[in-house]
Amino acid sequence: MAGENERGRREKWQRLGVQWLKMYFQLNHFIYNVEDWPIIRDDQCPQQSNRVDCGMFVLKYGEHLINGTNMDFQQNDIPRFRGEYAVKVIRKAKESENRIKKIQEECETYKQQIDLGVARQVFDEIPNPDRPIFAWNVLMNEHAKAGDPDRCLSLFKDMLEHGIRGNPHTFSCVLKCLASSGSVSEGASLHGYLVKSGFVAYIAVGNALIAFYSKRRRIDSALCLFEGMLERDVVSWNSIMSGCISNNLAEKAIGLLVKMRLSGIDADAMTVMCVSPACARTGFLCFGRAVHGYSIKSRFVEEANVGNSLIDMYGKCGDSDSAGRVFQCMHRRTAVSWTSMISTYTRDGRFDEAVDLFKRMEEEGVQPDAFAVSSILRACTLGGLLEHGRDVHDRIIRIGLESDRFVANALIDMYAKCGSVTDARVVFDRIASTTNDVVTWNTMIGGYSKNSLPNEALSLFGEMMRLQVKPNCVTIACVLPACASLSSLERGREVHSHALRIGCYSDKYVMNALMDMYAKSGALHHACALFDRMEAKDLISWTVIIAGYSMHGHGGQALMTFRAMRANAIEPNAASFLAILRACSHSGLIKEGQKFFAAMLEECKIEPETDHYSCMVDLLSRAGRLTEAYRFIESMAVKPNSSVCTLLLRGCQAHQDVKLAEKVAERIFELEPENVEHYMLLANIYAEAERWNATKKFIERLNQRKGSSKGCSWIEIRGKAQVFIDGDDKAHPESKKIRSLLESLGLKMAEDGWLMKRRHGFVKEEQESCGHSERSAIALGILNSRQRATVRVAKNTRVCGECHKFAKFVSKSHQREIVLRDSERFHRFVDGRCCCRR
DNA sequence: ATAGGGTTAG
Repeated sequence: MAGENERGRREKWQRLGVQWLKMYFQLNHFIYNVEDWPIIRDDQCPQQSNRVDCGMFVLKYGEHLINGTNMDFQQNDIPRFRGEYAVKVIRKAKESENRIKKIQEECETYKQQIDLGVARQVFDEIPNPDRPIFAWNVLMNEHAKAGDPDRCLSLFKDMLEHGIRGNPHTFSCVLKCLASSGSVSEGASLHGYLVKSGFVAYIAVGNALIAFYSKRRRIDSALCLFEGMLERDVVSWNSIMSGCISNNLAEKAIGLLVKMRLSGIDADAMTVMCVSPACARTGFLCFGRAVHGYSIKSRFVEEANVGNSLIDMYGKCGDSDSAGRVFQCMHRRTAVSWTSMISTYTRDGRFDEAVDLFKRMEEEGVQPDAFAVSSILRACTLGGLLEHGRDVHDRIIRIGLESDRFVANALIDMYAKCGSVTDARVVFDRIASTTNDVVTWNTMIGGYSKNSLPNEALSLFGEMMRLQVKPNCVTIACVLPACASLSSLERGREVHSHALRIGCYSDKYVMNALMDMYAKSGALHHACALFDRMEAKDLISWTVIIAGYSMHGHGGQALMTFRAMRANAIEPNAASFLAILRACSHSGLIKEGQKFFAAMLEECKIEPETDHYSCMVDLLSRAGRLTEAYRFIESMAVKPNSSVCTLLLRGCQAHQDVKLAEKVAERIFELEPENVEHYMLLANIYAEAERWNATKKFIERLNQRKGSSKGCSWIEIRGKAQVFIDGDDKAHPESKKIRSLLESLGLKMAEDGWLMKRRHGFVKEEQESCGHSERSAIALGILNSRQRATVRVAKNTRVCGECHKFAKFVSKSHQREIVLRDSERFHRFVDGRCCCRR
């Protein structure tokens, strides 16, 4: 008697528990798929009974909401609710929008009330011995699907503690969770257990193990397991192929597909989805076409996901037209289809088409998700489409996606790269408090660096450290340019030490940025040391080091390095040619410069840009070959800008060719009427030729336009940058000491015969326009450092002739090495001489 | 009744 009672109770619990769980999940499914009602017609998926059940449940629930009918769930309802009737009720429900709204509102409340916790409660109410394994599995699976692998795993542990051993379903699910959380060794020990208990013989378990090892980057173990399988089905092949692809063995994946066909296993739609990324990765377009053809023949293309992966494949193989054709022919397009197509156009530089596509997507009623908006934002970023970007931002706010971290990062990046750092910062501030995503910080810091706001970049980096957000290699690569543009050796060293701590020495972006920073901070030898140690030097590494030599006036070294680069079979690009041409112009290597300039177009098929022309003009002008330089400008394929002409004008000044100077100046004034430097330059030229009337005229024009002079110099004293504004020698707290030092230096210069010849009473004007802030910086450096220590100063404009002479003098009189970085290059003063030959 | 494989982004 008691046994029967016991059995009855068990059955009741089992029924009840199962029913509850079922109801929970189906309701859940319903809530999240209200939009999908018509899809749940069972005549569309006759072989999938669970979807039918679900559809049935939805119907009952819909009826209950609309008509208040009884919600009782009876087994024999199932057949009656299939097919036509289902369609009818759905139509009825769709007829009245108000009612639908009501349903949706109710769903909202249910969404809050019913969650996995409730399911767990129901589950807990079932006494342990009565819990069917099925209930465990379902609950574990739901946790896994909800993206909570840890809960799933802890349930698994509970299960083991209760003495329940699990079945193949259990292990597939657990392995899936272990792939995303937990350690390799846990998975491996489970593997051991599965071998001992014989569960590995189940194909699904073997397949789950393959997926586990692949995701845990143990592709060798996965392959070994795969090879040893007694029985393989199409899922096994698909799993191992996608494992290979995600572990950079795309070629092997293609080989495996061939093997699979040879062993007589038919590909399914998933195979197409697995193997298309392999074609994309290898650029194996014709194989991709074959796969496409196969999927047309087997009608897999009709599945939206297959189409999506084909779009992606064509896009990544560089055939965006074919991608467009696949997109055009699709029966049903999901948000993924639109997103893939948008990214394809973006990759191809067809930004406007990407934007149109996004608009069409919305017109056709496809709600964009986080992926879709991220990819359209990327199109705006690369295309510099700030206004479209703002429109998208509005949409994002309305959809409620702004807090998604991927979306927010893309927004920050878009604003920063389109030149609106303030907008970027607004988005950053909105999310920075809720997330400590490194990418967010990196994007913002990089945005500041790219918009020439190095101080902001550095202070944000400091803030990040203070909040103990862990930086990664990208962070380092984003801050270093800020240090470089400030010539801030100390900050650069600090960041370098972070890089060492994190372990970025194999990251080539970081290495290149470090070398660049050291070169631009005047410590070329550090840059060279890193360069020599670097194993995989790429084009950027070589270019950085060539530019470094060039900046420091080591023309010969630059030439040697350029040759070494080509000997290492690395083809120069426009930037490396610019570096080598600058090296030639800084070191006065005319013949070499002309040779490189010619080689650029003839050998390497690179069209010279304005900067390349500038180097040539500079080279010729400095050498006094002024007519040649003028003819060169005339022959330029691109429109010469004012800075090209200014270089020639400087040449005219140095070689006292007033006539040509007038001709050139005419052109410059047209191009840049606001820049006072040009007027001053011409006035100086007249003064030197003793043409006083003309001089006066230009000084007047100069004074009329004199407005914002923005020159400044800075120096680092004990880790802090001290800034001196041109023409303002009173602002600094130590200005008194500085002035008296400068005065005594001035006297000594005069005594030693170093003072400049007063050039026809005109030097004063030049003094005013320069502002000489670099002198104050040098003086402060001398006052605040130990004897014979190098003084490193940076200036954001070109150093004037007087200050240059001043620095030469100080380097001799105080026996100090002075490194002065101006807007053009580095000047290294040692014992009264400078490396720039000026 | 429950499972194993895929696509879109920084």
